[in-house]
Amino acid sequence: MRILLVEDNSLTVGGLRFLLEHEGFEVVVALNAASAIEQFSERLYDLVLLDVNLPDKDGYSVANEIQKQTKDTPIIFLTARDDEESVIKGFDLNADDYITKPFRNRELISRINAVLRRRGSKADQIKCGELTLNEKTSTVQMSDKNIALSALEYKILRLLMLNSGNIVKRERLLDEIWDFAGNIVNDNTLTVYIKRIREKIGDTKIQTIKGIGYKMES
Amino acid sequence: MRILLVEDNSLTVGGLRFLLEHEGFEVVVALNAASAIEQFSERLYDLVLLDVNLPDKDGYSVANEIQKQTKDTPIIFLTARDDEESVIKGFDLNADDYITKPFRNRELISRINAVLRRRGSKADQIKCGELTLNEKTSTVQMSDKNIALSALEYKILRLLMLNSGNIVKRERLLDEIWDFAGNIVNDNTLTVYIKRIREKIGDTKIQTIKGIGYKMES
DNA sequence: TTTACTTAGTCACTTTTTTGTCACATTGAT
DNA sequence: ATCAATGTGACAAAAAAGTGACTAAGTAAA
Repeated sequence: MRILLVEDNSLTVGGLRFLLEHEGFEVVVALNAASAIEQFSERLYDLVLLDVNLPDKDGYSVANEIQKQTKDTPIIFLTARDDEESVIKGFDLNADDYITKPFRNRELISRINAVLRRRGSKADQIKCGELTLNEKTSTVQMSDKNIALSALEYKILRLLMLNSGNIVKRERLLDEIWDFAGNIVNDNTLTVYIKRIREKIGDTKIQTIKGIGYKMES
Repeated sequence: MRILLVEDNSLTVGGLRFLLEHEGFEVVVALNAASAIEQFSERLYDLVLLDVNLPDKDGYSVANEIQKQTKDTPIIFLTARDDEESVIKGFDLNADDYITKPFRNRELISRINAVLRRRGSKADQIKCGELTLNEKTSTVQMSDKNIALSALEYKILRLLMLNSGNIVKRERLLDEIWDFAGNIVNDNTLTVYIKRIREKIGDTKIQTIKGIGYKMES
């Protein structure tokens, strides 16, 4: 179980990391919002522990970015006690829970386990039919045979597979794959990439929803 | 939305009932464990607010009984502050959340809404008979089989389904689907689209009200 | 450094699907 | 029976997506 801990106070970080690792979680720390978003887009996490007060942006915008990428990862906010506004804002953002500091260790663990139990957590693999995407190694196999994909092709396929069964809008793909980094590309670029991916994994797997986007068979 | 409030302190009950009803919930109160279990088995609730300390049994056994009947109804525990043991026990029982007394009203409402949102994600589905429209994925299923609709066809069907049982005037459809974007189309265009939709979902579902508009069977 | 190879992005062109309109047929209220 | 409102099938224009080829930039090996 991998947890992304987003928190700038190094004292808190130390304590939490110890506690969580003691409970058997793998912990990755981000000390600010930018780093958090970067870490999150790089691998799959089972849960995000997110401090509301961060040096660069506030935790809510981080949650927003994260949820743009996937709504599958549960988020627990950490907030200072009595910051009622925070609480409400957090919940409106579809947080799974929040916990006020200072908190008791057992309570945190309890809440984490409760959230994980509710959500049913995810492994490092995403499967769609005969297709398997491996987060750890960033590889994709089709019926156990490795498929060679470029970095971008992988990102796109991952986003589609994360949302398999649902339509992913062209707009969203353009946003998350390219515009995310600030560069705007020709709309056709996406089309071309879809074609290239299809050439590698077979024509039938990615369905076109004209006027809207693409859908991966679940 | 109907809430079963299980709480023996009549002062708390009064306040909570007022607050919840003010938020638009229907509230049923049980003053003890026995009554709670009885109430619960008599009708369907959207959520149970369950005090841990009850005169006859403790809240956990009530939760147990309730979950024996169904696991579909979320439970939020109300507990006295600093009763850490309670917290842990509650979560181990698959509670959806717990809240320590005294709590702020807004926080309670927030938590309730969060739990309801988490559990009942059916909010973005519209059903009409065997027809299901899925807002999130912009898809429509007829008895679980996907129906391929163009973007415009989807928009029109959605508007009809949102108002199922009621007549939607031609004028309004023309307005909201086309004129909304500033382009005025031939009146017959709507007629043609209705025909196309009917071809896909079956003739009987959309009824014509001559001179006025169309109506979706509810 | 040069060379060979891969990747990213764009372009011009084709194919497919959607959209809107027309001419004509059918319907139903008065 | 009449006539306005709808229904229908066919058609053309427009939009969206697919395709193959090309350039530039990066990368790794020789």
